[in-house]
Order: sequence, then C-alpha cells, then structure tokens
Amino acid sequence: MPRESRGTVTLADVARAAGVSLATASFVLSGRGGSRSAGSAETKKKVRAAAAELGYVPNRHAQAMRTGRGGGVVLALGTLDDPWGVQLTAQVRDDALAHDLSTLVLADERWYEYLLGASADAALVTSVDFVADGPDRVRRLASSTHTGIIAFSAQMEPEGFDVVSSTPVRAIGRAYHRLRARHDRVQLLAPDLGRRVGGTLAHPRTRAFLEAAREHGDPGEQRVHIVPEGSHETYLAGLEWLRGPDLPEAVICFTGYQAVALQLAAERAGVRVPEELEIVSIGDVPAKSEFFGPISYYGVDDVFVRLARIIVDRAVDREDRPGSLHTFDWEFFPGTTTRDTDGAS
Amino acid sequence: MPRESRGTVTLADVARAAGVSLATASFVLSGRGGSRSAGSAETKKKVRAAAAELGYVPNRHAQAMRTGRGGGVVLALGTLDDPWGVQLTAQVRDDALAHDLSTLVLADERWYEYLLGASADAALVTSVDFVADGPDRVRRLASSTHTGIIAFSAQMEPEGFDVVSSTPVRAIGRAYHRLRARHDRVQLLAPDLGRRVGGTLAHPRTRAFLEAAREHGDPGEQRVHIVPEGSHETYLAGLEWLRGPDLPEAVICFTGYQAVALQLAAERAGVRVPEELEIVSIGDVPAKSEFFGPISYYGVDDVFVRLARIIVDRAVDREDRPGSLHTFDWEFFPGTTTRDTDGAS
DNA sequence: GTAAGCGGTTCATTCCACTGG
DNA sequence: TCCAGTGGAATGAACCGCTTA
Repeated sequence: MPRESRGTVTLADVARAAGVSLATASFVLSGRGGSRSAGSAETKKKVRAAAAELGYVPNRHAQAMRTGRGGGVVLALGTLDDPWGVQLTAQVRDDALAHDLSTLVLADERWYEYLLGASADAALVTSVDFVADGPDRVRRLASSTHTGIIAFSAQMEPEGFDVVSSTPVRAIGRAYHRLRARHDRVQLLAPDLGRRVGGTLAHPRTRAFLEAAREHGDPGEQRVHIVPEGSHETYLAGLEWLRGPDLPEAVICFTGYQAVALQLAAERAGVRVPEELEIVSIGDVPAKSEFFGPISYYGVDDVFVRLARIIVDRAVDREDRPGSLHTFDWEFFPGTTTRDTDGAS
Repeated sequence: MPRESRGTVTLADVARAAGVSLATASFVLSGRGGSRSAGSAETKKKVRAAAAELGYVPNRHAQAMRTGRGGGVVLALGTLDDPWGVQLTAQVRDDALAHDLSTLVLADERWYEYLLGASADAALVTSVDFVADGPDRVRRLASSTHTGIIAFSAQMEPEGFDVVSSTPVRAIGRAYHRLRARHDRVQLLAPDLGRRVGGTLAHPRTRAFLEAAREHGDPGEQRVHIVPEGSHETYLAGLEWLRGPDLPEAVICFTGYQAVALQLAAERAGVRVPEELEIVSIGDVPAKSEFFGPISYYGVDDVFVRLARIIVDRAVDREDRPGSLHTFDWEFFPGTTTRDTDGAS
C-alpha cells in the first residue's frame, strides 16, 4: 500500500527507500537500457519495487524541462466538433498508450504559443495552411523545441519535422469527371464559411470544383450550392433544394456530414438514391453517423491508422531525424449512393 | 522582428535585452501586481517591449515546477466521442481564453497518473463514480498537487476540491411518472454496455428506471429494451422495434443520440410522433445533431456555462479554498416529441 | 539585485572486483 | 605474489528556466 506521507512522492523518496543514489534511481526508472551503466539486476529490482510501493509518478514538468520532452502527444485539431478529429484521436490514444504516452487534444487555436512552451513528445498541427504565418511558425517550433512536429500541409517541405500532404483537390477533379460521364449537371454542395479562409468560393475544395467544371466547359459558379453550416441546417436546405425547381441529379458534397444530411433529405423527400440522385462525399463518413446505407466517398485508405503511426513514431523516436514527407492519396470508395460498383478512379 | 538566435528565448534573454535583472523581468511579466515592488512604469514598459520583440513565451514547465501550477485547464473526458464533452469543451475554452489559459482534453482514461505529474491549473474529472478507487484517487490528487480539482460525482463530499453532483436519477423517476400518466406501458431504450460498469442493468440510469417502474407496480425488467451501441445500430434496432409486434408507445431514452436515432426510425417507419409515440431523452440533445424538430428532454439548465464557470474559477483562484458542493438540478424541457407544452416537472 | 531551490537527467568521476603478465 | 589495466556499477554535481525570500 502506498505510504501517504504528506505530499508528492519524488524520485529522491524512491532512491532513499531503495537505498541507492538519486542518479541510480533515475537511471533505472527512465534511463534507456542501452546506456552505459544500466545497473545490476538486483538494483533494478529494488528500485522498481520501491517506486511501486510508494506509488511514484515522475513529475512531467521536471522531466520535460531537463529533456525537452515528456509532455505526451498533443493534437492541435482546431475544432473538436469534427468526427475526423475524433476518430484520429481514438487511434492515436490507442497507439500512444502502448508506449505509456498520454494523448492530449488542444482545444483552442493557439498551438504556436502552447507548443513553444510545452515540450510535448510529438504534436500534430492541422491548420498550418489556413492560418497566416502558419509555415513560419511550424519552422520556428521545430527549430526551437525538441517536440516532434507533424504538419498537415499541402504546401510545406519537411525540414526537421514531418509533413503530411493530403489534398482532396485531385479527388474532386476525378469525382467531377466520374459523375459528369453520366450527367449533364454536376453540382457542389458546400457550407457557408462566412469570411473564414476567404469565404466558401476561395476554399481549395471549391476552387478544385470550379477548375474541374471549367475543364468540361461547364459554368462552375452556377453549380455551387451554398447552404448554412450544420447538420440540421443542411438537412433543411437540402429538403428545400430537392423539392424546388432546381432539382439536382449529381452532387459532390464538400464534407461528410453534408452528405449524411443530404441523403436524409432525399429519403425524406422521396427522391430515390442513386437512381434519381447520386451523392459523393469528399472525405470519409464515420460509420457511426450513417443512418442509412454507406455513402460513396473519396478518401484516404486507412488514414487514421497511418497518421497515428506517424505521430506516435515521432513521439517515441528520440533521434534527430531529418523529417519526411508523407503523401496520402485519395481513392474512391463506392457505397450505395452512386451507381458505381468498382473503385476505379 | 523576433531575433532567431538559435533556440528558445528565455527570461534571461529578455532581462538582458531590457537591461534589468532576471528577478525584475520575472516580476513584471508574471508577478502579481499586488506584490511589493511592482517596478516603475518605465521599467515595465522596457521589459514588456523586450519580451514582445524577442517573441518570448514563458516555459510552462519551469513555471509549473516552481509554482505547482501553470498547466492550463485539463478536462479528463475519457472520450471525445460524446457531444456533451464537446459542448463543454467549447465553453471552457472560451472562458479560459479570457484568462490566457489553454484548455486541453485528456483523451485516455489515465487521469490519475496524468494529473499526479502535471500541475494543471484546474482539472475536471468526470468518471470518478465509474472507476474503482475513483474517490480515493481524487482525494489523493487534491492533497498532493496544487491542481484545482473538480470531481463530477454523486457520491463524494468536497474536501479541498469541488464536487459537482448532477444525477439524472430523480429526473428519470419524474419522466416515468409523466409518461405513465398517459400510457400503460413506459419503456426504456438503453445501449448495450457489455461488461462495462457492470452491464446495462447495473447502470444507475437503468436502476432508476426499474425503481420507478416498481413504484408503479410495473414489471420494469420487461420494459427495458436493450440495443447495440451507436447511432446506426440504434436506428436499425429502432426500426425493427417499431415494425414488430411489441410496438412501444412511450419511450425514455438512456441518452441523447438514442433519442435522435429513434426519432429518425419513427419518421422512417411512418409512426407519428408524438401522437403514436412519445419520446423523452435523458440528457440534452445537441442542436447540431437534431435533424427534425427538437426532442423533449430532461437536462440541466445552462449546464455548460455553469460548469465552465466553476472550472475556470478554480483555475484562476490561487487561494486554498475549502471546496464546495454544486448540485445541479434536472428539469424538463419540452420539445416536439411529447404532448406536453409546459415545463412543469 | 543575489541566490536558493523546484524534480528530474546525465556527464564525468570514483569505486570496486577481477583479469593476466 | 604484486600491480597495472579494465570495464561495469554507482555516485556527485551541474543544469534546465523560472519564482520568490
């Protein structure tokens, strides 16, 4: 049973209880076995026993201050309100736990300030491309902290940090092409982003759509259907759309939840999918939120597993790796909302 | 422009640049203004300017180690996969930002180990009652760290930490009563919890339902309808239920997402709500996930605002307050899934 | 302004038992 | 038998950046 002395149990307490020096205790409990003097088997046992007995938990801050690491894995997701982040977090948590690292999600947007003073083991930054100064800040972080940075960006090159490049731009082109082969009018359902990132029309996804339309000689701007954000709003707007005069027949959805809402609206309006309306989502739709059959989508195979592995690898690896570029390719995953049956591009 | 010397900017750098001593710089940048020598206005300006110029960010770990605080606000939610936590986090983030505190969500279940070595400013622990040793660990945390603990528990008394007591038990009784007045059979829709927390039937919510049924002389066990977890699964099971021989007429839903799924299933099955089926949710349903009209529910008025205030208060207040008990009362919020029009219990 | 830590990590050093010439 | 040489085990002490007497 842990002695409840009167406060925190420190390494010094453990060392005293085990009858060894502070340095030795530290070596046993945290030093890499590969080091010179790993300690005798006997000593190790004693120290470990004492630590367990006292319920010793290392002070992360002391540890982090000395080594520049130890803060665990930090995920700067920007918003929690996104199933993508939720799924990623679950996977990272599982992987990290195997290495005794805790996983933290930063809930605000100040990743730069936070990470500068935090010494995490590894950190994922997703909003690099969407924030002024993003790339600069990532570089600065990588050069002045020991934190392993993983930048989600389509524009950066790795320099001492990893870069994950995963852009749906080409996928959108292919989606357009795919649907255009069967329909005269292919439309984009997009959320109203207000003034964020320059507005909906300036967003890379919309731009990719417009570009694809242009290649086919179609009037892209007229094919973009902007609705308010949120599931409920999208559902309502979708209902109106499907019952109105401008009935769509082939729709690319900007994001997963919109596809879910549109599918539901179609169900409700009595529009048969995919016979009368084909729907393709950009980005995968979490199984948990799909009420009806699976939605056809473009996405990255095994994103979460792959991304989590990259992150946790960075956290575990103490070496100064140069940093690598991971390019994620988007593929088509047919569901029940399109007439395709195979995954050919 | 920030000098990019070659590493981290420390307080010493700032002091040197400003031409003052380390102590002075520390006083100006972090010391409470109330202290003895706050420094002359002139000095303050110089130091602040130097800090800004260099892009100084205090090292949280050093700060935390010295003071026992500084880790920001930590929310030990266990999982992000719950809209309740997401909504709370958003509110806490807003409140905390006003005090320059960052908000972190701990994604794994090891809150005890994490907090023991972390010196957060404040931490919310939600799973106290559902984990062996929970209360003990909370006490130990409060006594051996400076972190302000807020324990979400219906069983504990505050002892140097705050306790938020918010149990739906009585609300479930009232819901039963409310529906029973109009129906012979009131049922509970619950997720299959497997062996967690002792199984669905052992969960406090289920127990409260059974108790309520017993009071009315109803066979409670027969009225519990257990379905697999997840929106989609619940939707499918709900469909089957509504089309089967055991058609329900009044259902209390264990949790919000189940109510959403059931409402959807009813819509799909052509069962009119609330005319043929009344639905009450235990716990509020996030507006964003409601496709149809608002669902009637029992919940706590302004939970998120109130809870966030409690948490951030604890984080900001450096005094050793004794800790207080906050009791949250559950009320009825009528929506369109019941025939009630007023909120009377 | 000076200086003493907070709790760990880690380099340089001492200590020791044992080898072989 | 004695002693320089050797390498593993354990320790001393500096130090990370900041707060505060």
